[in-house]
Amino acid sequence: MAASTLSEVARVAGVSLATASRVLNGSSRKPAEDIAERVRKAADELGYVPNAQAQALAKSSSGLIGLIVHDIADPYFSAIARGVQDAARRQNRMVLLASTSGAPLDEKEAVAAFAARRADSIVIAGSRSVRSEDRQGNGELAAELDRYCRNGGHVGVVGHPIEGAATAEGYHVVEVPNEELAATLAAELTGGHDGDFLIVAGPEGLLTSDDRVRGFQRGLAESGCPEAEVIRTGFNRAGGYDAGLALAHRIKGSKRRLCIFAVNDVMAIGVTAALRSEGVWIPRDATIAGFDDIETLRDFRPALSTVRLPLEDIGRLAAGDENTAPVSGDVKLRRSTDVASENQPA
Amino acid sequence: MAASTLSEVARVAGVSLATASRVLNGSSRKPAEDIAERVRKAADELGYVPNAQAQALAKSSSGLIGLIVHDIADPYFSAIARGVQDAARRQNRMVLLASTSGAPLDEKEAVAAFAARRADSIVIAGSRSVRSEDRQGNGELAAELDRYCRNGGHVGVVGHPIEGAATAEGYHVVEVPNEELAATLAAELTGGHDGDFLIVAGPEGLLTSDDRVRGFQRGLAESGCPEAEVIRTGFNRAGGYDAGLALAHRIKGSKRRLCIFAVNDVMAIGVTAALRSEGVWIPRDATIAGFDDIETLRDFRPALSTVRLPLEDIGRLAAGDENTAPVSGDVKLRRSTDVASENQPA
DNA sequence: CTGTTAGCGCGTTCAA
DNA sequence: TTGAACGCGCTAACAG
Repeated sequence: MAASTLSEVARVAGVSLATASRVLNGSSRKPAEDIAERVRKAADELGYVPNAQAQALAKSSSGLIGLIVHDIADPYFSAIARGVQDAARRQNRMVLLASTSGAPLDEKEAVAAFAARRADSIVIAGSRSVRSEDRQGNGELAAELDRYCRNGGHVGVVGHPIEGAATAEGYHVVEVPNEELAATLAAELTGGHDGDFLIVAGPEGLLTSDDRVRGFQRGLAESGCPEAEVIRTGFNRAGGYDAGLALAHRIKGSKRRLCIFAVNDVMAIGVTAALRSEGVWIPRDATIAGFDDIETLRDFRPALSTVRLPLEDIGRLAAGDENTAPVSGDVKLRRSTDVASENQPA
Repeated sequence: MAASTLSEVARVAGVSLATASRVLNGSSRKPAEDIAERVRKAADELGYVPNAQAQALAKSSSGLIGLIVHDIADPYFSAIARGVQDAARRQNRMVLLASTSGAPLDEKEAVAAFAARRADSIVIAGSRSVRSEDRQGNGELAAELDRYCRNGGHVGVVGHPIEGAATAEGYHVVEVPNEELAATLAAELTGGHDGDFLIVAGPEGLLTSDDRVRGFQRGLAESGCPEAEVIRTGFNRAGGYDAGLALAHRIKGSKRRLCIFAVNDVMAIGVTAALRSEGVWIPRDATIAGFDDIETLRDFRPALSTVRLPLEDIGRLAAGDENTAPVSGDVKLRRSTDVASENQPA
C-alpha cells in the first residue's frame, strides 16, 4: 500500500492535478479560496504527503545538505554537526550524514553519493591530509568535488581547501585561524613557565595539526623560547594516551618542568589520563594545554587550558549561513597550566 | 549546467537507455562484456552521476534512513548516531538527520519530512515524554508514524513506544532495561554505603528518567533501604548543576553521608561540578553515580560510577541491523562511589 | 541479449 | 483562473 499521490487528491477534490499542485505546494499563482479549501480537505482526508523525490526531480533542487565528518561521535564533529543542522533548519533543508574516518577515498564516495542525491550543498568538516598515501585519494576527491561544483553544487570546507581542488564557483572554505591562535596560546604560556615545551601532534601532513604545531612554535620563538620537541601520534584520545605513557618516564626523570601542548582537547585528555596512570600529576609535575574547548570536557579536572573555537558557528558558516560572524577564538588559560597551584591537590 | 544523464551516456555509447541502466546500476541481467565496457567508458568520460532521486522515484525505495535525536551534540545521541550510521553503511543507505529538542510536535514534523523523502526507515532516539503538555503532540506524532508505517515504512524507537501509537506492522522498539539496571546499581551501591540515598532525576513524565528512578527505588527497597528522596530538574548537565547547588548546603550541614544517583552521566557531571564549586568533594563528602557510561566522560575524575549502555549497538538495533545482540548493560562501580577512598585526594 | 515503451509523482509551460 | 500535456531521470515490463 503506497502513500496517496497528488493526482488522487485532485481526483477526490474534483480538480485537475495542476490546481492541486498549486494549492498544496507553493506556487506564485493562488487558486480561488473555495476550491483551495476543497483541495486541502481532500489532502487531509487522504493523508497526502508530497513526494519530495518527485518534487526534487521536477524542479531539480533537493533541499538536502550533505555533511561529511570523520566520526559523528567525536564531540568536535558533533558540535559542528549541530551548527550545520541549525543552518539547515533555517534554510528549510535536511542534513544528510556521512562518516568516513577521514579517508579521502571514502570522502570521495560520500561526495558522489551526495551528488547522486542532488544535494544543494556539501559540508566537509574533517581535517585535510596531505600525506603521500592520501595523494591519489585527494586527487579523486578534488575531481569529484569539481564536477559537483560545475553542476551547480555548493561546497563548504572547514579549515583547508582540498588539495588539488580548483577554486571553482560555489566552493568556499571556512578559515580557522589555527596557527594564529596556537601562537597566542604559546605566547601566553611562556609567561608563567620556565621549563621545556613539548608538542603532542597528529601525524605529519594532517593540516590542522600542522598549523597548530607551526603556530605554537612561532609563538615560542617570538617569546624567545627554543623550539619545542614534537611527538607524532594519532589525532585522537588513544594517540594522546600513547604519547602520555611515553612521556611519563621522561617527566619523572627530569628536574626541568615540562609544558605539553596537545594539538586538540581529546588528545590532551588522553595524555593526562596516561600520565595520571603513571603517577604524574597535572599541574604539579607538568602542565598541559589542548585546543578546541570541547564542551563536554569543560568539567574535566584539572580544568584544561585550551583555545576556544566556535564550533557551532563553524558548522553554520560552512553550511552557508549568512548571518554568522567569521571564525575567531580565544585562549582559555585554566588550571592545567597554572603553575602557581602546583602544590595544591588537583 | 546540469549533470549528465543516463540517456546521454547511452547515446555516447551507442546503446539504448535500458542497456546503459543495466550496466551502470545493478540489474539481475548482465549485458555482454564488450558493450558493457563501452557504456562504462562513456559514463566515465561524461562524469555520469546517477540521479538517486529519479532512481528512488522509479523503484520507490530511497535508500534513506531518518534519524531523530534531541540534540546531535549530546554525546548520548551522537553515540547512538554512530551506530545508526554504521548500520546504514552496511545496508547501503544514507542517514538523514533531524534534531528536535525533544518536542513531540517537532518530531512529528521530522517524521513527515522523512516520509516525504520516502525514507525506508526512521529511528527515533530521544526519550519519550508523557507529560500532559505533550499529550497532543504525542497524538499527532503517533498518527504520523502510523500513516508512515501503513505506507510500508519501518520505525525503530529507542526505549519506549510512542504514546498512542498502534502496534503497527514495521514498528519496533529497542528495549533498554533501564529499570532493571538501575535496580542492580542500587543494590550494588547499598553494599558499601550506610547513609542516605537521593535521586537527581529529570522532569516527571520523561520515561527514561522515570524508569531509572523506579528501578533505583526498587533496588533500594529490595536491599532493605528506605525510599530515596527525588529531586526533579532538567535532564541535562545544566539541570544537574542546579541540583548540585541546591544540595551543597544540605550535605555540608549533615553528618549522614549522602549517595546521589543522577539518572544520566551528564547530569552527574553537572552535580559534581556544582558541588565542587561549593567545596563539597566526591567521594570524600558524598558519593555519586550516573547512567549511560558516556565515552567522552570516562577520563573524568573522580571516575564516575555508572551503568554502561551499548549506545552504538542500540543505534544499530534501532536501524534494523540483524546481527547485533539485544541490549544489555553492566554496572560500573568506580571511584565516585568508593567510600573506602574517601580520605585520599581526588 | 537488446531496444522500445510506459510509468514513478510532480512542476510548469501552454491553451482554453 | 483552470486544465491538458510534456518532461525531470530512471527502472521494469514487454516486444523484438
